[in-house]
Amino acid sequence: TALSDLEVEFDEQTQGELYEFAYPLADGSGEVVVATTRPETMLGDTAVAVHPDDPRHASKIGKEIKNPITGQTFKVIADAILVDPKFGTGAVKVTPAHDPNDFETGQRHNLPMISIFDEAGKVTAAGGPFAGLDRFAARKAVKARLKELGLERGSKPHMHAVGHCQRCETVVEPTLSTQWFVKMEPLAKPAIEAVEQGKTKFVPETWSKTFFHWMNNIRDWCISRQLWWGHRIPVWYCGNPQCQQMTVARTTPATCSHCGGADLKQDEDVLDTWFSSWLWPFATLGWPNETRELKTFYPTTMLDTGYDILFFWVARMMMAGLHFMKKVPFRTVYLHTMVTDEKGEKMSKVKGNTIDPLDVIAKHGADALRFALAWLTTQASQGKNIKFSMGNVEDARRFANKIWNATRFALINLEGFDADRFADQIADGPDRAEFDLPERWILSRVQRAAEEVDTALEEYRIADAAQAVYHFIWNELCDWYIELGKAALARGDAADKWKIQGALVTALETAMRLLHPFMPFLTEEIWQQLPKPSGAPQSIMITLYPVRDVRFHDDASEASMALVQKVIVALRGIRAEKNIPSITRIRTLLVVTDDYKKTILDGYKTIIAEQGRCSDVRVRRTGSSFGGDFILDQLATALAGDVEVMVPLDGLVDTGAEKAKLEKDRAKLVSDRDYLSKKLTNPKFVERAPAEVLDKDRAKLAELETALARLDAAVGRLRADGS
RNA sequence: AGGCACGUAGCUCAGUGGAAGAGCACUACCUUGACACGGUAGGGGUCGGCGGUUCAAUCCCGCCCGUGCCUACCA
Repeated sequence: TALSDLEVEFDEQTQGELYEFAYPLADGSGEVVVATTRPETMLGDTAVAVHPDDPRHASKIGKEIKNPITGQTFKVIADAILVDPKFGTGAVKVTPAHDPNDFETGQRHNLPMISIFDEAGKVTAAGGPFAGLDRFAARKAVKARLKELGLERGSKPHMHAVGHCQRCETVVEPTLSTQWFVKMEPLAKPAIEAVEQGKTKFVPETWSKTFFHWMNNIRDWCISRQLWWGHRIPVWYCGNPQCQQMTVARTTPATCSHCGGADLKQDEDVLDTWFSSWLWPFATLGWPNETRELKTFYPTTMLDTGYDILFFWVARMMMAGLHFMKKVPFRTVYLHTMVTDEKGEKMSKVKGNTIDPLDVIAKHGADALRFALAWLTTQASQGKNIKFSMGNVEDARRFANKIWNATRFALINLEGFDADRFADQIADGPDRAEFDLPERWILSRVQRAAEEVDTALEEYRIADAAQAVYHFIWNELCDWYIELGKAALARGDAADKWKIQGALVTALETAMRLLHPFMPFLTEEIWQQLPKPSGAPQSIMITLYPVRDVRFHDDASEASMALVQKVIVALRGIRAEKNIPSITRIRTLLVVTDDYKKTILDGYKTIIAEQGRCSDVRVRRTGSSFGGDFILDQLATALAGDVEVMVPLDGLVDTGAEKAKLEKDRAKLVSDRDYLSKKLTNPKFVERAPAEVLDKDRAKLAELETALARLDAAVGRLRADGS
């Protein structure tokens, strides 16, 4: 069958042979040596071309050659377009019937075109003694014959690209034939303009360059195929020898539209499969009828596809849409990356590196597979792809498992929870006076998560959206809120229980809706089990996707919580470093630089004690005396920002080691401080940097100075015993 | 040959003109009533190389090296 250019692949640089042989000049004045990768085509040669300015061949131009095998005669011609004098021997054999370049040369010089291959790839009668041979057998036979004739002049290895059929990988043979083509330039123009005018946008935008490049150099599209099935070409030929005209019609015509004769025969060929595909955006909606569907859904908002069919399908749909519907078929084309195997190689049955999604689903679940792919789906820059690895699916399955367990915690702690009552209570946002810090914090954070996911999806950053939900659920809801809630529930204040339950359910329910597009099955299952106010939809699928609700934003609570978290992390750091067993309760002293921080830390010392496993938490202002309570050189110290976190170790402190650790921390602070202060004393920086950058750096410097003073105090205490 | 991209932690990849982030992997400790498919705390990067612009460059510009993809009829 004939193919379109797009269906011919040249991807493999194949090792070939550049074979040289001599054509003796008919007048016996010498010979001209030509080089070729396809010696068999010499059976159809109708010229030898040389460059007009090449002194080596100047005398041969116009001389006659008799084909030593077929007896055909032809001439040496001069052609500056075809011939590169620097390549090979500087003389090119010209086979107009079997090479696109030679075809054009043939047209320029009015050369005869001799087809030497038939449709089956066998040599025709024009091939003289080799008629009937397969094209590759003919190659060997021709070479053997040339050798016998003493005309072989050598050969060298030659890397070149050989065109193969995209589907069956057969070597494509250029031949002369009559085919139907679509003239593309008039169709390409409106599509180019549509993209230039922003009527259709590519995401990521960089693909428009690739699009323009192809569209501006578009070639006519060969649409006829000699295949056994497909849409038949709607052309009928008149059998009347006086007419012989073509009739083109939508339905089978009874008579020739030119002579009225009834002897019609439809073209045997079928259309390229993409010739129906390019009608897809409107043909599927009832076109050419003006259906309601067509009016409603054309043009559509977004096309989401892999970049490998940008030309085959996307560009052609745009051209067809603009031609038949006078409107672009879609506003946005989102091109995602291609999934390859772990090594980045395209999956193919031949290579045996394909992965069957059903196998992955059977092993890890559909949600895990989907989430893993979403996690990896970044915007498609050229030549990049998703290296698919089972490890990612396993990670996603672990995430799913984590969600199940978090839900289980929630469900076993929801006794007595009244969803309707809670919905009423937060109808206008959380009551700051009534809710405790962890509740205000998580209700604020869940809004931030919704905001982040929503923005990411709006901008087609799929991986960022997936990662934002993941981060919220795992690192905020599970790592912090559930731990805080657990402790609060254990405190057992029955009057406060509903707040914790409500915040937990709200955070989890919102997270499920955020996650639903990425893990549809799990989220539906969990959502069904969560208590909801009466009148809630029947399925998570028909709930509204979360959008941020500013009434829940609580910057003060987020800041307070951040401080509390920092202190807890510092405490845990000390525990880990000093190998303090988790069952051991520790006493803790926090030294702060201002009353604001003192108020916060005093207010939430219960939380700090619970999460840091402390028997006692005391908060002091700098400068106040605390020596009475602690042995100064037996304190392990860590900094939480500029808050000194101290844990008395009652005789267990290795003063030397503690000092070394503090000195190390100090060195880092000093280097940071020096860098900043140097920067801030640079007049050019102060002069030219924007005010907010200056403010930020000055604040940072002040913070560093305070922290450094705190650390110096800690080092000083260790020296108290004179060590 | 022309075009488009990419080179950031051991691996896979985000990211921004104001002294770098995630997941996995790695190290230490921990079976605490959601979860060991787990928890806590860590280690790890002169952001490919060389220049330039800038108060300031991983980010902007130029060149070089390396890699990928697309287009193209190279005898």
